[in-house]
Amino acid sequence: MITIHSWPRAIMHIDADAFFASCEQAIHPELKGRPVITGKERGIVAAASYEAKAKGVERGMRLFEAKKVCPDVVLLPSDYETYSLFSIRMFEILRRFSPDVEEYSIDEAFVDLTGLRRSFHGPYSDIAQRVQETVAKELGISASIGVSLTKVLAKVASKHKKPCGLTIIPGRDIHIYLANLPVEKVWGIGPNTSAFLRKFSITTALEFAGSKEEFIKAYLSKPYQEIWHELNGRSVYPVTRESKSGYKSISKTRTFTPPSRDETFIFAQLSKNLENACIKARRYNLAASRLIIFLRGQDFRDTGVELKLTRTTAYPVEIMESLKEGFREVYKHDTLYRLTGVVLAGLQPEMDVQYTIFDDVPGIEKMARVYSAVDELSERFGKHTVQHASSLPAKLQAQHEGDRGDTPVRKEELFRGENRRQRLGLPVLNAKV
DNA sequence: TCTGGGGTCCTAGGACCC
DNA sequence: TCTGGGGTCCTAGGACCC
Repeated sequence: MITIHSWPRAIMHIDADAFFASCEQAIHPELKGRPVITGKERGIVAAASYEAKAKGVERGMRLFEAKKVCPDVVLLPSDYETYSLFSIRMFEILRRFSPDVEEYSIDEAFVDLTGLRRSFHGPYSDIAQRVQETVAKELGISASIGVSLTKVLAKVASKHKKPCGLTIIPGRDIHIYLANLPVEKVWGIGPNTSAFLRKFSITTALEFAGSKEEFIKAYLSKPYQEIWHELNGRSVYPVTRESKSGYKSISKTRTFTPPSRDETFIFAQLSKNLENACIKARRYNLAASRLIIFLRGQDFRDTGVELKLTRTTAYPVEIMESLKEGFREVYKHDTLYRLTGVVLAGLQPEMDVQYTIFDDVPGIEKMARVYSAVDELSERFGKHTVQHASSLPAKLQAQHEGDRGDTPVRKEELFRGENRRQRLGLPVLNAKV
């Protein structure tokens, strides 16, 4: 069932430019004008400043390649905690203009501006410009903004000109912006769907938007029908203020090179994934009722299993047996693997978890005390200060490779008044990497 | 895009229930 | 006992996003 808003809306999409790199430049003014990239901790470019992009650095590039095309690049580890604070500041600014702010990701938001022209004494473009100026002045970063009738069109608009773009797409001009836009660039249409559409000679966003409703309904599922409406200026996606509370799932994966078929090593990776996922779950006071385990072969194909946990929990010891069981099911001796992954799903607030008559309540409470001590030690002395013996082979391997150090502590004059605990307690949005 | 890591939502099909 | 129709819940897998 698709519901279309009955009256026209004005929706703004704001997208910070090269967000991580811009934050670094804002904090370290000496980096302004220089090519900066983040992602040092993972060996690939997570974000590149426009100076770096100008020299050919792209997102996802390996670091050695980035250095090759841009020898004077400044290479930094990603500091999510700090980027999160910039993000929160940006959302606060947006809320001064309208309460209808949807925090879409760490560096993007939608704002419903419908009806605000009067109170701002000017057209939507003026409002957008003021937002842009305020963000630049208070945060020292630039952002690109698009305004149009729907979220999908606002996305098209904000991407139209970057960096520091400001694009308004009124209803009568929609076709101009869609005519030369490849259909796979539309938000929500990926490689698979565009390949399918190509069979029907649909290659541009305009050709897709101009398709007959019967065609769309006959061949495509709900999300694409919605996108089709949105591209035609009929708003179906509301701007939702509710901040997504917590997570629906928490996953941890790790790629290792070279690939391995060593059973002990691979299980150790998985065990470490599980511990990391549980740490994050506990930090958000969540507990999982389902566990998904998957291994990725050299051919990039995943095999996995999903298991129901005997008790809803965020304590690795309680999950270890399931992990072993699942691993036995998935692991094949003759296969080379390049990645392991664990997903905690069926999450619910820890306080809602009910004990059953089979549970060893005193035992669980004891375990809770042990883990809260572990978590505290980890916070003070670093991750994996205390860990499962089964994860040890993974740790030894990491040390052997020359483990990546913790991110250095930064002075954060910008954020005086907030202590570490408060900051850690803040919601961290999905990071764009 | 020869490929890192962390998420969400939708759909089809089976199990199970009146 | 082979025989309707309808609802709900769950799971596997696909597709897409930042």
